[in-house]
Amino acid sequence: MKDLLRAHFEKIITLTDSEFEYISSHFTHKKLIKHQFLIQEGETVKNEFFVLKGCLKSYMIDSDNKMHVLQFALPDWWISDYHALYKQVPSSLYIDPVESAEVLVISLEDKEKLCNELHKVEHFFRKKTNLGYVGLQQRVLGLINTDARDRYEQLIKQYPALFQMVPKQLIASYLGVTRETLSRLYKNPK
Amino acid sequence: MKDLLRAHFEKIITLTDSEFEYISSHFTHKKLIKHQFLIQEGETVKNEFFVLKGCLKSYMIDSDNKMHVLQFALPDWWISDYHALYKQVPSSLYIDPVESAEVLVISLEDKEKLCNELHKVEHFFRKKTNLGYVGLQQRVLGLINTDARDRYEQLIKQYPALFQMVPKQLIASYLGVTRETLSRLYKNPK
DNA sequence: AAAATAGTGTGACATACATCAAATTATTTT
DNA sequence: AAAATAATTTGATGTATGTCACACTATTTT
Repeated sequence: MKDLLRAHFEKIITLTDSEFEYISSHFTHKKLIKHQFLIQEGETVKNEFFVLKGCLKSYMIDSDNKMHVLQFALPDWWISDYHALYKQVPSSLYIDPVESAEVLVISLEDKEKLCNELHKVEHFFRKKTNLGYVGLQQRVLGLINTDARDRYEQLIKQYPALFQMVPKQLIASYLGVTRETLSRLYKNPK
Repeated sequence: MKDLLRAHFEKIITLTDSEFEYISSHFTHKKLIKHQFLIQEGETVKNEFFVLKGCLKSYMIDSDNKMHVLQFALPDWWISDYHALYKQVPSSLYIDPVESAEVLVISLEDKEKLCNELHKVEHFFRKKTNLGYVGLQQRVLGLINTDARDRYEQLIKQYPALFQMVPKQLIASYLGVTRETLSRLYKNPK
């Protein structure tokens, strides 16, 4: 069950059995059903989540009660409200599964402890955040310089799996358009 | 001249004189005039830059020859094409000063070496990227859920200094609108 | 100081996307 | 299987922002 986590670490660093056992002892396993929130707006955030199964989403609700998806997280990826977690301010996001899901939970405190105790764990997380940073930067560029149709086409190319698992209104929200607009985009290809 | 760099590190970690001297020996100082590029599209990217003076911008040029500003970097901040740097692909960005500027240059190779040799340097950069990640996440939320006027108002609140140093057409580009639209936004306040 | 260049502002018009309302289809729950 | 709920599609209309053209103002350069 924690094999996926080990493989995940070992894409970047190598670990002995005992090192991995020590690391993984700081994670707890959690099964989630639809509408079971890991994080809700206003809460203090203490944990970070590594996805084993299913798909999670993080999103905010704006003043007009509209939902805006910030992130999807598929297996082998991490999710949390990092703004709230790192700056210790109340969360502005909700995080819950798209359908059902399974995650491994680690507290920020334990993560920092591990980073402190094991240089290579700190190395791992630095590399990981670097990749996350690059991904977000690409997303910003996409939002700034391409129209909704291009963003849509890029997304299906990059994550075809999403289109099976995730309702189109959530994908529309992630792309920054309404579900009506998304519907029209792929009904009337270029 | 490297005082700013030391202060920058010591916001997160503590360093002895000899440690700092060792670290800073990997940086070289560079003065830049307007239109002097640190990075151009298509190039291989080897370095990262720490801003001492002035203001730099990173931007892409799209297929219609329009410029899109990804980032401004004021003193005490870092800039590079991280996508190109970390993934070792040709750059899709240009980076040059808004007016004139001074930077400290470090190669990715040296940075990785330092991270490897000194755990606390790796810790520093992990924390730093985490903050960068959070900043980008906030920017994505802004692009997805607020209109140009709100993004504009948030930006002047957060970085009033930019509005002295940076032509408004660059600010418009950073916000994802045309200069004409930005002009109309602040001519006709809400 | 004149000339050249870079930056900004304004009007007329075009367009991508949002909004609202309603019909249709798919999926869950009982 | 029926009923309830969730997701998608479609049409009519509104609005924010883009585009183009040109005038105006600053700032460099000669």
